[in-house]
Amino acid sequence: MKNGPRQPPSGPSERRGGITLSDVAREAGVGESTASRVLRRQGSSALETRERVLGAAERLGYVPNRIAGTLASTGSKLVGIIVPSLANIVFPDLLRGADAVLGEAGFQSVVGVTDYDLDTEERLVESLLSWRPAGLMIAGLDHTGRTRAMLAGAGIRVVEMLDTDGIGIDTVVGFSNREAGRVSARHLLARGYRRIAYIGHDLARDRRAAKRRDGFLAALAEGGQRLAAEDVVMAHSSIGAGREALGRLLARHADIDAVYFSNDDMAIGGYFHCLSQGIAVPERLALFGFNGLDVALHAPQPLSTLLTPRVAIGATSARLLLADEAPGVTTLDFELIAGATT
Amino acid sequence: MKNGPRQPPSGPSERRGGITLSDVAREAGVGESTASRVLRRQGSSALETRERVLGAAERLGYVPNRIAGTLASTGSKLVGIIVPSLANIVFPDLLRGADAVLGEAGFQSVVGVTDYDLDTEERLVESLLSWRPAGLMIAGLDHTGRTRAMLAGAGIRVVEMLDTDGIGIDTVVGFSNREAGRVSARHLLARGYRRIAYIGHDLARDRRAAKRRDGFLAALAEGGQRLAAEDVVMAHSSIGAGREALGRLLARHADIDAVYFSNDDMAIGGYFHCLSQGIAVPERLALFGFNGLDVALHAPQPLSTLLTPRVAIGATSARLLLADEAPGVTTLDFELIAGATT
DNA sequence: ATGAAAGCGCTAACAC
DNA sequence: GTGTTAGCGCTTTCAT
Repeated sequence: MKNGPRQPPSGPSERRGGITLSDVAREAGVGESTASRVLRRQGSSALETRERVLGAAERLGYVPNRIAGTLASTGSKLVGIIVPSLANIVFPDLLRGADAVLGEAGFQSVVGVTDYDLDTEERLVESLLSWRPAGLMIAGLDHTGRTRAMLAGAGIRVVEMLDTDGIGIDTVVGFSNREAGRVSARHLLARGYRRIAYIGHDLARDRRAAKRRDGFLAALAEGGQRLAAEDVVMAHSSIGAGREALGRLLARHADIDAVYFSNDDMAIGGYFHCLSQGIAVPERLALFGFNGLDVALHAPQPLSTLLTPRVAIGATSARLLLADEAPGVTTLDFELIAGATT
Repeated sequence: MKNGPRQPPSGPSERRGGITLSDVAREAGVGESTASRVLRRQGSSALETRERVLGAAERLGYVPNRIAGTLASTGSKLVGIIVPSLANIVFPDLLRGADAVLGEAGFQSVVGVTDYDLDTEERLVESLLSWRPAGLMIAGLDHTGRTRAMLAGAGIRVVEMLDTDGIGIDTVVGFSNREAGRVSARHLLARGYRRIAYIGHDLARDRRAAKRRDGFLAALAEGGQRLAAEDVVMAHSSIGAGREALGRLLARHADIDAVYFSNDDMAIGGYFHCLSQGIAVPERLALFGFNGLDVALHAPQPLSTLLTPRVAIGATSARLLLADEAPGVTTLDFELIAGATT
């Protein structure tokens, strides 16, 4: 049996979109607006009317049409969420935090994935805006001019997440990636490491990773040091990429004593390389990551890293979006995890 | 500066929802329907008219209102996707595969997370259906009766993913979890393991994990064996849970020689336990997982596991949903990865 | 090739 | 407490 709206209209229950509010109203013997009020438990209604309407809706299998409801009323119960990727658990974490809060308030998340491309982001923003969402949540502060203009002119709340290094459009929730880089460098310097290398990924696209690297270099410089070596892969971050990169880097620079990775995926890859090559961590080589992923925190030697409050950032962003308060920056900071790899 | 729809209506560009199609039409000096056709590049229009309309839209910063468009036309460009969790990368992978295909076709994903709860799932289905999506993708075959009824009666395409052990509502894309369990058991038996244990998570909620366990037990029985020990945590799967569970299990059953885990998260946790306790893998203890996560494939000793085509399942599901073909089951099978832990 | 007009299903005044 | 009546912004016949 084939589903889909292909069969010709027949009974009142088999028309285009199924049962409508007026079907319910008729069945209950009341007016449309009364039925509407009852179904939305808004305003007052006689107990008996209420039961008649609810019964009719139940009997008919009525499913409200929010498209029509949204068009007729003011705001929709849709919130757009735009993330660069779903391949790194960091962003699902963000969604998870946001969706929990949104769902609680009866909102639905419409998700868009940019693949770290600002033009794709622009297209997505345009597309999401056309659904007239109640608000838009988006990762990062870096957008095209047109994206920024659309966001600013949409007349809805916009929350930019995960970054506070730059100026936001409306509401910003996150932390400073530059500062994250700085803190990481200071940690390494304080532990006495001096031959420090950086292993990263696709910095042109991942602007936040680039900002961390900037901060890291700046703090090294403040400490009178500079990078002893560097390997940046032109691909998304991944365990495999980190593992290979460290192998390459060590082959050329056997003398480094610590590596700062662009994130935990890369760092765990590096850690796996050390394990399989019998490289003593941290005695022979120290490793430092970013994000505080589960896999990093529970490794045989917990990775030294910065734990980012991703779920909380998603949840807080959603909360602020719904609260409709004045624009501003909310900082939810990372936490230094002094693991066993430094 | 505060955004949001709080300012009183002023000029035509500052009304409720911003610029409308009739604003564009007026600006271009054409009728609404003409403007509509041009903007949707549908039907024919004079080159000059076309340019006038496009120019006007551009100038006014027109963003179409898809809510209105959807209501007026037949089908929406929204597709609902329901997954049990976002904490396990498996489901973001599914979304990723689906969203890529959907986005390509101009559709948007509306995501719902059930947290492995069938009542939450029911509520989500109802809620998503109210947006009159073009179709619904949902993980698993196990739903409440009411969910099933709503799905069957919605008049839209429904794709159930990741499981083929049971009967579907419309279209099914996935593999047999029972068979996955079987294959895993046979692998372990073939390698000569005889004191085999199981470590799992929250089976009451994760029905697919339960099916794998069933299949595993069945194949053990076929081989004349049975479980030597078992530890099931009442929580979501995680690396930490797997690590602790193996510690506990080994404390009580020092003699087991292999462990089948409910998934790779749990298995990697077990592997980490072995690494930190100096337990020789696989000589002293063999480990077998499920999913073929990145972290498992790239571990110092690649985990023996079953690689599931999650992204492909998402993509194929989306494709079938849009193709609107006859209902049926599409099997995209797992692949046995004979890693270094067995 | 283009415009006028009738809805899509619902909500929101506004009367009763 | 309840019904009537306008729309919401767009697509879609149907004329022209």
